[in-house]
Amino acid sequence: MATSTVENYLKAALLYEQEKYGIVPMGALVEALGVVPGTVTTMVKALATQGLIEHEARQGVRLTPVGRALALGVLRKHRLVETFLVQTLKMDWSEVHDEAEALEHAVSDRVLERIDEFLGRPAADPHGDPIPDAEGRIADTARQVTMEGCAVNKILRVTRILDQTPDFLAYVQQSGLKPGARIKVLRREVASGVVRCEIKSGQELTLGLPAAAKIVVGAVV
Amino acid sequence: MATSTVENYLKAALLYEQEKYGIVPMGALVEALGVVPGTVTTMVKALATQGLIEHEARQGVRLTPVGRALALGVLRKHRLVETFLVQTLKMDWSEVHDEAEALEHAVSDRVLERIDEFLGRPAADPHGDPIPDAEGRIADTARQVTMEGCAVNKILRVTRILDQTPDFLAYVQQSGLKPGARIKVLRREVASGVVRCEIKSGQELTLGLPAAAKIVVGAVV
DNA sequence: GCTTGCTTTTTGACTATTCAAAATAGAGTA
DNA sequence: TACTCTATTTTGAATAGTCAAAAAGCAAGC
Repeated sequence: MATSTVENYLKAALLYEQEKYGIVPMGALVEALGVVPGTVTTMVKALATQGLIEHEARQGVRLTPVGRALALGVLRKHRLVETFLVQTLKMDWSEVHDEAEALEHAVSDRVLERIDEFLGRPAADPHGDPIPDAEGRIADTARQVTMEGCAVNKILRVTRILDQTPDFLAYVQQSGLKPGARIKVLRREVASGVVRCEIKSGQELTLGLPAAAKIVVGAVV
Repeated sequence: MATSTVENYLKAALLYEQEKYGIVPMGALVEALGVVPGTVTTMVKALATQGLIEHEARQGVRLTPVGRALALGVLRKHRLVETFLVQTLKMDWSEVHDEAEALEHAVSDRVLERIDEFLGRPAADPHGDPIPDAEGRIADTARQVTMEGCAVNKILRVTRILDQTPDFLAYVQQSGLKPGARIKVLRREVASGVVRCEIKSGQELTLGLPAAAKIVVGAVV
């Protein structure tokens, strides 16, 4: 049975792989796990001998199929727990991340199955992040479009928030850009670096390009 | 922040104190925690220097007020989580103990408060064990009466099951003696060591004295 | 080709928790 | 009083995960 430390290393590697591609540099794990570099080297070696990752000296790591399956299981727990905390226990979506971080290592598969059923087998968590199914399959998010690059003058739906720091989530909430919201990008001003858009309610909103790049949109259902 | 090992030692001491009285012998902790005696001695010393327990050499331990408060918090988490798993997630009451054992160390006070509210601030868990309130107050169960010693020919209500091994719980469930059930003790045969009783449904049931001693009964509300 | 600077690795040490096995203290008994 | 039995403690060692700080590797620029 993997310890929660092991689970955290694998999850961090998976999230990095999903965002960038290819090998995960040691520094990425240092950052994600908040430990010193030497600790990551030590831990990575242990994980490699357990067959959970492959370690390319001085390069970084890659998940093995076994490691990836484990990481996907942890990610599934994390996202289902988050959904549960928001939907059922009515917690604020900006505070559930840390709670889920602790609970993901304590929830058994049996309890998880109950939660999944209770929630009606949701496909995404409150931030719009896709939830892997029980077999570890996860919706492909490789070419999702954000407000930074989407079509202009077309009504679209917010489907996902890529930055989950409490500050950004608070901004998203307060400006009405939560997943599900309908928006229309009016124009993009590259020179000044802003995106102008209209919210369903008719209000207009201006946001910077980096912020716009964190808001994924899709066709209205 | 107490580790989950620390929490387990404190909880074990508290449960022993509640059932017996006075000092908790080292052997009780050895048994409850499933470790070798030397481990308990080592750990107990560490706990004592942290001010969580007092250690009387070659005698055993006693919780300090700080240690007891911590233990009550863990017990509260355990019992609320159990209640939640049974009532909300519809899990079987015989399987929730181990799940709660893991979750009690991962649930934050914030999440616990939500669960408590969601459940309507229950006073007892599915086995009838009293749930400490947020300040650590717990219903006094010192002179609860069991089917082994209760009045005869009087309709009473099962309020608590003291033995929570899966086997016993399965028996209780199948014979209709779950908390809430109405029963009447018809007679006690000390010589043969059995208790004869009647279940609400009219059926009669015979059980041995040790089993009867594990079923707490009280006045019908 | 050599220096700079960043990333990664090594080394040595520390904490928390555990076990195995030997030593010891006390309580009760002969 | 001496003896025995059991509970507890001591000792030495192991594992998982961590840090600090020094060493090493490597890419980029001069």
